[in-house]
Amino acid sequence: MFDKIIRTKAEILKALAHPTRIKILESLRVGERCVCEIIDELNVEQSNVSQHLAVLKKLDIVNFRKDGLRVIYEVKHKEIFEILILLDSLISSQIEENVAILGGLKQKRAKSS
Amino acid sequence: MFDKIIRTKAEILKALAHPTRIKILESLRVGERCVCEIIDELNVEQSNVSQHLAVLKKLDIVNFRKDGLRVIYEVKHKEIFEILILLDSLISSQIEENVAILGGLKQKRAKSS
DNA sequence: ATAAATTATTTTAATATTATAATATAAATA
DNA sequence: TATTTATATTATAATATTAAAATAATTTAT
Repeated sequence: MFDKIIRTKAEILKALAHPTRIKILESLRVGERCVCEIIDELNVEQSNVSQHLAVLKKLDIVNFRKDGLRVIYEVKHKEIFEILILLDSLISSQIEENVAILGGLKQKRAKSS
Repeated sequence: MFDKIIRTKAEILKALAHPTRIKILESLRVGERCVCEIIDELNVEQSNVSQHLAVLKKLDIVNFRKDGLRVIYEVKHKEIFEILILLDSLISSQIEENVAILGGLKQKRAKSS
């Protein structure tokens, strides 16, 4: 039941799941950007940026419009940014946990010495 | 800068980006579950469920504890569920947009006939 | 029309992911 | 101890993703 939706979720997540594509999206957090700006900002090959933008386009994550030679992209839905923010929060929690575990270990060693 | 964090984000997203793993996580939304329950619920091969759980374990997305023969899993951080909810909301928006576009097309055809 | 600038597409080789099948491990029980 | 039950691991073949290179397409300017 709702298998189609689950598959779509997986596809969207897969589209997000690449360092370069995450960098592109974070670069679009402040608003529209042309491909040339993204290329400059990320220091990635033009054709590679284009390929990654194609992945984001295919999943309807970004919009684009042409302005002369330039092509200007933007993120279509705020949820994308919210997901990236949640990931920050998740990673912070994970790091905090590891710090706590490490603290516990140190205490144990101190006691048993 | 912060390249390590971006790569970690990508890895977590990749771990989420599979239909079976999404189903596992949604099955864990109500709380802990043993592997056997997950297998029953999802109708997926045991070894395959185990492999997918290993992916989630590796990225610190789930916790597990043993109880006799059973192994009981749970999702570690609420952010995971929040991400899945945001995906629902995103997909709803996408569908609504397509409906609107379709409506516009229909109106155009009606006028020009 | 030609050239230059910007972006997109295609091809390819390397690498990663996947499901399935077979095997292994570990705990409970007979 | 042998068997059964629940879960994990490993091997493998099929498929997908990736970056890089080459090429194409489109718009502007000369």
